[in-house]
Amino acid sequence: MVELKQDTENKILEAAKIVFLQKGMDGARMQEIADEAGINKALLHYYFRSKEKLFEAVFKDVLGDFFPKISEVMLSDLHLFDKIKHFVKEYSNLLYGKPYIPGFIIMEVNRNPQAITNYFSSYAEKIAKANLPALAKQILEMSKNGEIRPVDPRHLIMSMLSMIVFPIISKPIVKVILFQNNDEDYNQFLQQRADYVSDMIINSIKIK
Amino acid sequence: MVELKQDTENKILEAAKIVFLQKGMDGARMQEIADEAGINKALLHYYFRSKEKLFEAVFKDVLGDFFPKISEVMLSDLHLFDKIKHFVKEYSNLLYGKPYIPGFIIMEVNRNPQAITNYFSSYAEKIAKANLPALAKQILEMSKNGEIRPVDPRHLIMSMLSMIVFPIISKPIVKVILFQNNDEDYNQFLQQRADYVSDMIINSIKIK
DNA sequence: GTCTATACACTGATAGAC
DNA sequence: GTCTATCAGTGTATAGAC
Repeated sequence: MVELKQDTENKILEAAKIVFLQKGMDGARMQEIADEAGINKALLHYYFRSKEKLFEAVFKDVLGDFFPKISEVMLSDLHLFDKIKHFVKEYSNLLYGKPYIPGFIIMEVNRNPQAITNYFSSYAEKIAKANLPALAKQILEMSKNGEIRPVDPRHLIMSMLSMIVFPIISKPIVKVILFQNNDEDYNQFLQQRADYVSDMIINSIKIK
Repeated sequence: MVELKQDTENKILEAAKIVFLQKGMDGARMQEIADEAGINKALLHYYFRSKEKLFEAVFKDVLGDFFPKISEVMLSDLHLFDKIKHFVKEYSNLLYGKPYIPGFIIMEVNRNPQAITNYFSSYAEKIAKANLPALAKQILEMSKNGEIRPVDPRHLIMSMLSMIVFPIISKPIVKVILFQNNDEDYNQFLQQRADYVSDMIINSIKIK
């Protein structure tokens, strides 16, 4: 094989992502990652010293795809209702395309809660000092104008995240309980859900 | 040790529960379970033939604590709003006491989605034939009376579950992102949340 | 950079004494 | 029923040839 270093490294990372996302850190096997990448086990250690390091690289990569989006929309100068609609729509679509990722993150963070603190301390600071106050201000003004009932911005964000993410990570369970394990029905349900969630959240704060 | 068979078996189950809940099937070690139970590794295999069998026993046990509650409240003859309040309150309290369980279930179901189908096929049938129609009927009547806007009962259930469960399983992440990793703030937030969720869901369907 | 071969540690499981 | 000792298998990691 006449591969450039960069290419092999990426090939490994992609393979590792596939295996780690499905099996998790503990369940994944270096052999399986090597097979998936079409290379040898020893090469994994040549590029990433250990399984732990390889996992770390994958984890950071995965996280980077998802969390910045949370604050992105929140900082825009859209009308609050449009912010909500936009965020729900964007995030839903993002997740429907990569449904295995939220469960993976939750699983791994639960396994090692310490790690998350390190990865996100700077990011959390940004949200605390920019996003939350901006959102709080917007909410306060609207409630003064009698357009909405006042609401804690953290509850608002938590509600949106909950209603978007939970149906994805709980799919195998809820699909059985509420949809007799019918995959098509469940996917259709998910597709309706983005609009339903936007309406629900807006309705809950709107003064009619 | 002069222990009765029953006692040792329960001691093992409790120890296994502790370890499996924290580490998951793949991360758990038989040695650690034995230590936790204060007995020897060989005894684990004497009582439960294999790690897989032991895990299965723990998993079924854990599931049994949580899912029957979902349909219980739904079948009562309470007013819809009271049903919602009651369910949210009960389920929240249940989860706050055992916060590690939802994440565990989701992790393991993701690892082996096939298993869940077997465990819950009969239960899912019951919900499909009794709970959902009953709830749908109640919603239909109230919307005819002009009390609420019509809503798909599955969306309603999904919303409640999402808003209750997600803040628990995502705690390590959200606590860092929105609460600067302050545990006390987060717990306080969770305690307010049950009332917030009830109000929000009711407000979203109520016609004022 | 990439491979084969292998070292080394760990883990689930069993055998056998008490 | 409970223990100690041990086996067999598997997994991460390294050595060394090309």
